[in-house]
Amino acid sequence: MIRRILVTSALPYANGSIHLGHLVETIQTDIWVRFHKAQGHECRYFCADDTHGTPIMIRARNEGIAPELLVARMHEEHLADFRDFHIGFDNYYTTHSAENRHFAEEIYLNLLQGGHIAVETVHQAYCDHDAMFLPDRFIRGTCPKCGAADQYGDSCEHCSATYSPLDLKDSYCALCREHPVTRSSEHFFFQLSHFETFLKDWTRSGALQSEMANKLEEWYASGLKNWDISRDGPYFGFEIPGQSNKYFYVWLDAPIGYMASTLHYCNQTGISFDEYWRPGSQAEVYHFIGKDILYFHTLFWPAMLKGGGFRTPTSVFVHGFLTVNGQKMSKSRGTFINARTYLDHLDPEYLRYYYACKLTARVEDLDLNLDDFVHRVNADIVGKVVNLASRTAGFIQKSFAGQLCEVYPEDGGLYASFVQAGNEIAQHYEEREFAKAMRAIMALADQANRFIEENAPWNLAKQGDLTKLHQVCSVALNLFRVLMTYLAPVLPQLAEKTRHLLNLNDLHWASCQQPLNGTTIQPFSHLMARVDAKRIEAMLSASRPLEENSTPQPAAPAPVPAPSSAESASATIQLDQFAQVDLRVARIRQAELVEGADKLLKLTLDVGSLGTRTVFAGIRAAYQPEALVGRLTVVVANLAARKMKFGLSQGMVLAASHPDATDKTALFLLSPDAGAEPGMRIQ
RNA sequence: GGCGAGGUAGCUCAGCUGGUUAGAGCGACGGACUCAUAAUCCGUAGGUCGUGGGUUCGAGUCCCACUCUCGCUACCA
Repeated sequence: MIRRILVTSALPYANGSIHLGHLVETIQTDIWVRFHKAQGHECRYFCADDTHGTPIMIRARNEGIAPELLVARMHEEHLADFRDFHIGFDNYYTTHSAENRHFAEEIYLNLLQGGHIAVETVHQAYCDHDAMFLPDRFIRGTCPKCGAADQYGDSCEHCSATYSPLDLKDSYCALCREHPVTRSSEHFFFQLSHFETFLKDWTRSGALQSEMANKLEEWYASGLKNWDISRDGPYFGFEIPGQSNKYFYVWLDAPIGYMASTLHYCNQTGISFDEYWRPGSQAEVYHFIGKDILYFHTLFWPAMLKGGGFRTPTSVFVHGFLTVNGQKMSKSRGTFINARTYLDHLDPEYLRYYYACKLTARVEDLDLNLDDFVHRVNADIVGKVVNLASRTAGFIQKSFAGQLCEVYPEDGGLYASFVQAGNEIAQHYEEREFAKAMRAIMALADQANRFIEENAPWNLAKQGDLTKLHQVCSVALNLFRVLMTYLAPVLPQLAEKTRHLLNLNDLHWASCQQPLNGTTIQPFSHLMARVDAKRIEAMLSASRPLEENSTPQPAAPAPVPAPSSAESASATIQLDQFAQVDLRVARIRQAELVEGADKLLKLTLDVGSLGTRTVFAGIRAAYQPEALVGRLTVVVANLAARKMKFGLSQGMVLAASHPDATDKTALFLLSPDAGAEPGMRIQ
């Protein structure tokens, strides 16, 4: 029976790049989807970017572009990253879409009509200067408990006290540094508690792993709280129908993106949306998520769907976090690795295989041990599996014009046992026990290699026993084909190369029930290169922040151009790329010589609303410190801070210089025309 | 502080409802082979299963205490 299956992985937030942590989930999901497709089921994989909310709005504002533009750019980036990891979405959409607005409104209006929306007055910090309510993260101030300065609005990193932003002492807006005022506003609350009975039933229906069901019991025990689903403008999101200047909170419309992505796909392909999402749907709906967003997907989301007039998910599959070399991903250790950085150095299938080797159905953290990674991938994929083809295809090519035996030879029941093992392996895939599936497949690969060893085709070739040689190599390649059929969900690229090598139409699961007889194969070419451990180090190095990468160089942040002999313009960039550079007018408050540095001056800059910055600039040869005090110049305000021997440099001032830099004193600091004020944006 | 997960060979992990000398893969070491991307095959070494108690004829496997690690959480979704 063909199953109709809809699968999602969590929507990545459009504020950041895809990293190896995201990929645990997308690779897990993708393997599961590819497996089901190979089984002949009607399985579709939908995802999207999560695009709304204050962080996106602020970032777009900082970059000086419309949020729509930012979101579109990130969409392209995310899509390219996933594509290059062979993530086979049927559709990758966006929550900033007409479809998503439609469903958000539909669900909201149904909830409203059902009496599940309450209005409450909320008191919140408001910034007059930025004309907006401030989320906790955008308020900073002094901790009311321990007095630590510069703490976030909700909790103190120093003494880990929690409090309301309104309790913060000397609070200020993280954007403009002005003191916020308290304002009240009406917010809309989703009455989650109305759905408690329904949710408890749903939890017990087998939709969740047992450990997650236990977690929910905790939440039920402490009582379900109503959920604030509205935000006051300005806010990047969808306006709430029938209200003015009120928007849906980003987490309201984020999971609805699963439906929007489905509809967008259905509209293009003529498939019925309702058969997936409306009540009475016979389809299976699965969400893969990380344990950090359990609450949204197992309480709010099913309740929203229920009250909004839709069906609820069949299951939510939760996975743990990624650690690298046993520790949390860390920027300074270079283990916070972006998808693109990985791709710049390594083959995505290495990671897909390694993750598959470590993934189980349980909610456990997955450790990417980089030494183990190298050994595992090289030993299993290259040494065992690919090697099967590599050591026998040559004989078939040389001695038999590339043709396999017309009649499948006697192999002692090996082929039959490989086909038989497929049932157990399929079971493991189905249950998301990928580690067990990989172990089972590699045990078969060991058997196949032993078969070759015992029959020593190289001896048969020497002895001129062509019949036996033909048989042994035909068996080996047939076994290889079965293994690659089983590995295809994990290694789609290698599977594709195998399909080409063996002249196959597909590598569907059932297609290897019968061995290949009389097939002509393509000349063998390398299927996969070994992992080069040096590339790992290069990747870690590229992931480390700049200041940890290089030895301290006094002139580092100074405007010294790279003296290239061939002077030519740099590569063309787009406006939005330029807009990423936050240039500001700054007034030099102090300028001092730096002890022990003969090229540097230490500048103290007033950057208006951005506060005071310390910048080390390599301009001592051209300027006396006292000549600089009081003058205006231009600073790159969002350049990553750089730790130097002499202190932290928090930006970079701009100056012109000759390309050949022969005359060290030929440095010319930029200045705005009269009338400019510190903090002004330059664009 | 609360909750959860976990501590099994150098590394990554299996060990179901307690039962023969505790397993696999990788790595190390020794050998074989040479078809193959220094791959493969055979063999060896190596663990008092975090610590201490207890239940039992018998515990890595159950109970208690302790300890270490990791994650989540602390009125927040």
